[in-house]
Amino acid sequence: MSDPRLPFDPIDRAGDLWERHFGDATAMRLATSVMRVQQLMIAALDAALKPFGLTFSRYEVLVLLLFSKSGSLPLSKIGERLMVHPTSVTSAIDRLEAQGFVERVPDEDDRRRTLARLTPEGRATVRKATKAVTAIDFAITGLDDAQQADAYGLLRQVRQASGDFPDPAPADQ
Amino acid sequence: MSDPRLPFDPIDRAGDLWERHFGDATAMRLATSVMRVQQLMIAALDAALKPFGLTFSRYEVLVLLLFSKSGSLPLSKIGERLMVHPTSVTSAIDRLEAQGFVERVPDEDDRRRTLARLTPEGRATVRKATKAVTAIDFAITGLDDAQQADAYGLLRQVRQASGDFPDPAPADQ
DNA sequence: CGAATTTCAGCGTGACTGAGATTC
DNA sequence: CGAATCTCAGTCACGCTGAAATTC
Repeated sequence: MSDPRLPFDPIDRAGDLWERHFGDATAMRLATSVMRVQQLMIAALDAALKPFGLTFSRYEVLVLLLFSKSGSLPLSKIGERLMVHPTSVTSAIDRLEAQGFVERVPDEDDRRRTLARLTPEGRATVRKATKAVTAIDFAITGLDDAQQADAYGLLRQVRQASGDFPDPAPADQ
Repeated sequence: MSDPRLPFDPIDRAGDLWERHFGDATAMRLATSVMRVQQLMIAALDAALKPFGLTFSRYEVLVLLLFSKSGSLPLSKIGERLMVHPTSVTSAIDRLEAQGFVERVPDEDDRRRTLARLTPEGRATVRKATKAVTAIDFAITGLDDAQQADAYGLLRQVRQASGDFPDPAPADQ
């Protein structure tokens, strides 16, 4: 397969062709870039987390638990915060439990619920994994802090306009 | 499931917690936002393309073929341009062929190759699908044209620093 | 010969639907 | 009672590895 890269930027090229055939390509270029950058970031993050037996999704679960006071959260809360499907939480916790990073504990306050609780090994692993993730700066390269903040703000506007979160301005849909 | 959304922005919240526990969260906020926006965009695009039996990945293949002079390209070239794995191209073309949107044609010039060629039905479908995709502005909302161009430029810097394409030289062919 | 192209089998991951059991 | 929570079974898509066949 040697080097799959092209001698030009395929997104720029696709944008030019799009303009020639269909007209303005501004949104198309941005949309394609978001897809591509996500792909690059996930690959870099998953590679950095592989030595710990984690994917980025499962790493996010461990971080969320680490941030909670008791080191435990109901699965439903994990799903809300991470914005993932309930059955995906179940399977992520299945894997983390099989790895010994979390354990399931019945919730005494609401017995419909199950808590996922960080084990000592899970706590140690998420700390080490975090060092690996911060070492590659979350797979963000090529932007200084101000530019990163700019990009964050712009993407936040997209999320807000998509109804991803309420409040800060009266944004409904 | 009622409304799974929270009364606050989960990314802002995660960023605050990250800062409290680990320090600077600038890259973390941006990385998480890219993931989330990609997820929102893919959902909106796939929904817009569903009436045509297409996913966004397969739609991209059809657009690429539409842009080519003969309406046909070797699978390897499709993989290069779309930056996807060879086996993923095979399976995408499998599906598009089963739908009658493309057909496989032997390449007479290099018999290792197989060309994917747009059928008349594929050509008509990609044009209709493009109307649907542009109607939702590629799932980009909340940004004006200048902001979209800014965001594109910032993400392009990330791609460049990741080695996604060579040199900032003007595209040639 | 090495290299490129495509295909296939198989694995891992994740998103989802639909259903059921339990509990509030 | 309806609603919430979790789990399970099953489907689908997708990205990858490794291997094979063919052709350059």
